[in-house]
Amino acid sequence: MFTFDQLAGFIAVAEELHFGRAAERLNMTQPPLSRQIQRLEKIVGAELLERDNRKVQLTHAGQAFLEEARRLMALADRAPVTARRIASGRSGLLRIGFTAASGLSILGPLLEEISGILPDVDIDLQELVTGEQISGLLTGELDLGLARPPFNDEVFDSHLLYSESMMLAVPENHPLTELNREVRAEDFKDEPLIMHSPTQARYFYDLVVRALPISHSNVVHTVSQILTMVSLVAAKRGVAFVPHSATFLGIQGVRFLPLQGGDNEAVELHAIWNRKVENPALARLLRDIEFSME
Amino acid sequence: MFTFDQLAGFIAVAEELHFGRAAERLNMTQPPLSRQIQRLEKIVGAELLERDNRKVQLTHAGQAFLEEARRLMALADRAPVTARRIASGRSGLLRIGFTAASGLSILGPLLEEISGILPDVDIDLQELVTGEQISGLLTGELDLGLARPPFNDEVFDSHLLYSESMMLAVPENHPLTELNREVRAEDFKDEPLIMHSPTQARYFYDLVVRALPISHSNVVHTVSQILTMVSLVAAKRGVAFVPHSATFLGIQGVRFLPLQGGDNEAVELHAIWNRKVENPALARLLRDIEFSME
DNA sequence: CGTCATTACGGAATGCGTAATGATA
DNA sequence: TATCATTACGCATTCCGTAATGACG
Repeated sequence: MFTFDQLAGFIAVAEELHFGRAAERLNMTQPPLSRQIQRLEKIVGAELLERDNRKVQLTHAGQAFLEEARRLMALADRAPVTARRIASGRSGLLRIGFTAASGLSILGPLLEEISGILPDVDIDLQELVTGEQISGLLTGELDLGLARPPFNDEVFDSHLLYSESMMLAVPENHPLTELNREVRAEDFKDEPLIMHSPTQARYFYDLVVRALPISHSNVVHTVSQILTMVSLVAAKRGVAFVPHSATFLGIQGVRFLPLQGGDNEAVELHAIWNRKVENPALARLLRDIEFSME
Repeated sequence: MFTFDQLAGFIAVAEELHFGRAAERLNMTQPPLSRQIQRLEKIVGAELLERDNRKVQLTHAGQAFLEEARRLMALADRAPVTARRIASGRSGLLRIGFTAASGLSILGPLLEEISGILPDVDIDLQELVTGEQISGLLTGELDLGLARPPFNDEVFDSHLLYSESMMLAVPENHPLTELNREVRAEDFKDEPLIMHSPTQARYFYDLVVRALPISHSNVVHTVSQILTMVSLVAAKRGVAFVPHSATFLGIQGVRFLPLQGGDNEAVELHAIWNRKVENPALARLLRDIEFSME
């Protein structure tokens, strides 16, 4: 295989069409340059330069090889730069998981802040429930998650992004909308309930069950996505407990009522990541970001 | 700058994720491979492999650099092949000039034969009068011409492609079309004549003047292109002497009549090229072609 | 103590620069 | 004879392989 020095030598001679000047440009003497070209031609297996003792000229093969040589040199020059950019986290790919609800509120401002810090980093977004994010972070398929507790603090580092209160979602024109005060447990004891899945949306399920006296006989649906919940409420299938950010969904026919004791901002959203940070882009992000979105 | 050996070493290690096996694959021992990678990393300016004494793993920068390294190796492998193909004339570019009349007859079959011999050669076609072809061949802007004599035999080599007879082009319904015999000089002594330019189409001009008694007072137009001539005949501006292949033009309103003594096939078309053949594709063509198109 | 990457060291090969040669106008 | 590419030769550097070292399970 030829060497980059040989390529550089050939390019210089091809451009100068003069061994002496080319050698000068390369800060060397003619003889080694002459030998470089000879070796290169032998390796390539074709005459690249036609040299009459008076003038130097590119052959057709030499013209074609010159293009390839320039491409090679350009690629070789750029490759380390790319690698260093990625190593420093200024380039690369950041894969972020987020829950449907966080997509409505925090995701936009967060992405804006990230792209300010890492302008050349490609960002891969996936809507995933917390459990899927956790396993993605463990296998390395994900770099950062926007998810809800609980998660293993030994494996994951995290930052609380915000807390919000739970609301009661009811159909428009439902009697409870006339209440004009916080909804109490006895107010919905006879209402059909749309509940969270205790497995798929364990966080919400536990939160609701812990905070409110739920009659399980009233549960008419068990779902895992907040969007599904609100849609079912709009279809008048029952009432549901949702985080405040569900109000951003903008679904028609649903009203959101405050819950008594619901203003304790119990619903948390965290940015979480594997403590063993492997992606330099994530390392740089964590170094520079202020988790200060309102 | 790094070397191709370093790149090959890095690719092998990145694929095997094991210095020992990679070294084996490269027919060398581990220590120099280890040093190659170290040097490469130093040159690149980023850690490419994370090596724990138990396992080897690519860093993100390493993954990106691996792609670049593969591209470089592939390009470097292909470049000499391309150069050799062009040197042997199996690839490259062949620039051919042709006269308008030859475009109607010989050009098609000739191109078919050429592309059979040089399937990977790009062919550049330009319609040019003989004089333009000659200068193109001299400056190297053209590799091969399809042109008419005379040309300098010391500079150009040539091959007679075919001879054809001259015809008299007359407008439809012209009295001469009733003749039903070869046209003689006295038949057109009073006809308006469309003649060739003595400078731009010297070959035809000389040929006609030498063979036929022309009354220059009858000349109403002097043009250089056969297509122009035939168009003027169709417009009933006069009669003209054209080579037989002009019948292929398919212009409406023109009849072609045989000339007395015109069947001596005096109009020649030659393939001509500079004796100093520089284009390998032309060299290969001349080696393999049978100039045997009917 | 076995595995596997890295450092230590001696020898061969590569490749530079200086000097000589050759070829051409 | 001047110019310019090429060959000749001596020396420094590079880079391999073998051997020794070091770290980790």
